[in-house]
Amino acid sequence: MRSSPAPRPPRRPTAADRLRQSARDLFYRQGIRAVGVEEIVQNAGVTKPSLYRAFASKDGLATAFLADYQQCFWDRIALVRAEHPDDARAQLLAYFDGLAERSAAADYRGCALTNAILEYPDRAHPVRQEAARLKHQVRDWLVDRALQMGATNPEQLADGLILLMEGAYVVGQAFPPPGPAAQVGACARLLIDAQCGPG
Amino acid sequence: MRSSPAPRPPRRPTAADRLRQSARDLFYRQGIRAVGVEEIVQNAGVTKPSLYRAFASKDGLATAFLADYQQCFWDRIALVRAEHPDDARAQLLAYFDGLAERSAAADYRGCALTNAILEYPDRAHPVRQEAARLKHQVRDWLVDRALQMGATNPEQLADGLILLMEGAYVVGQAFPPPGPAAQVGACARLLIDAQCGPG
DNA sequence: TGACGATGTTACCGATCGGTACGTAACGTG
DNA sequence: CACGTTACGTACCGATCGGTAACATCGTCA
Repeated sequence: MRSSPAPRPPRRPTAADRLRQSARDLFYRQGIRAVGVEEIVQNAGVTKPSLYRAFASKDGLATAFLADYQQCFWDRIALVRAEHPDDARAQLLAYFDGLAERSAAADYRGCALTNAILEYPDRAHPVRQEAARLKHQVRDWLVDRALQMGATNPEQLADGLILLMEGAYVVGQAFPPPGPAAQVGACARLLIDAQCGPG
Repeated sequence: MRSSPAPRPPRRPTAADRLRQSARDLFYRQGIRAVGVEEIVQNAGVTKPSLYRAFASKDGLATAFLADYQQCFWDRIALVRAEHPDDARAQLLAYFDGLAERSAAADYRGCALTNAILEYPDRAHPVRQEAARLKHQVRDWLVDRALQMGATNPEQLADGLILLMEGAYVVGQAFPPPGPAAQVGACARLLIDAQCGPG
């Protein structure tokens, strides 16, 4: 007899999945350039050829890492959206307040996309292009939120919020907590209220 | 007869100076990790032993580069200070408006200090420590300007301005101009006026 | 002239980088 | 059992990394 009716017995995750998880840990904490493929495969418990069977190159793994990472951002957005349905202002402020809290963590490393863009100044680099692509999606979402709030100039408001977001990502790493990043929520309120009136 | 009364005929700059200039060019444009010492010495027209006679290591040259770079920031500050003596608000806004303009350059690479901090996540790294030290001096200056303007909460205003500055540094690289960085002046006005009243 | 400090030249070090050729164990299917 | 497929490991590649040893050359000043 079979101990479980499930057709899939608990199997070891595939080498590709283990590598993605390992890349998540190492790339985020130390940066992409700073981590060698040897360290990645050891941390994943696999070997180098397995990496190059699942991904075209280290850059390929890095772009996959960026996509995985950004999914966490959208998961966070889905959360604040569920907490404040039909209230764009509350959604935004919940995100910014949460960002202020997270940026106070001792090992905070900001946004992996932002970090990757600074690590790869060459605009033609595939890792950089993927990061820029994902960042533009964030701006589109912010413009949409600004529209929902009836902003005087939605794009201008979105741009201001982007400055605060990116500033918090960077400053959270540069200054010991509580640093300037703690003010990101208060500043966001100011920008929003200036264009939409207080909620 | 002598063609010039100057006691110093035009001499070739020292190897150290040429190396600092070469580091300025290459480190700023491509990042510190991305540039090898071989490229630096070739670009400087000197040889590797000359580098290691003038600097203890690549990290030593990198910290010298950060100090050189930051001097340009203070030169800029001296300029806006001379243009608007005894007017802290005008000084700040002149800097932020200039930042918005500079960040629109096609090859804009933001602030070398910020970039270095993201390149070296290890807080104990000497390059990172130097960058953080210089960044704190900027915050001290902003707090002083906020005090001059009679801000309700000078540290809070300084932190808000830092978020905008750092955001512009990063976003200027991430988005093609005119990107969100173009709004940094308008946002700074908003933050300042919220604490000090319109000028 | 002779000593000196700064620089250039050449050759080299060990370590690490990203990437690959090649062999093998486990598996399902005829 | 024989077979093809899939997944994986051992061992290695050439290139580049930051850094150094040993010696030659130059201009300057006493």
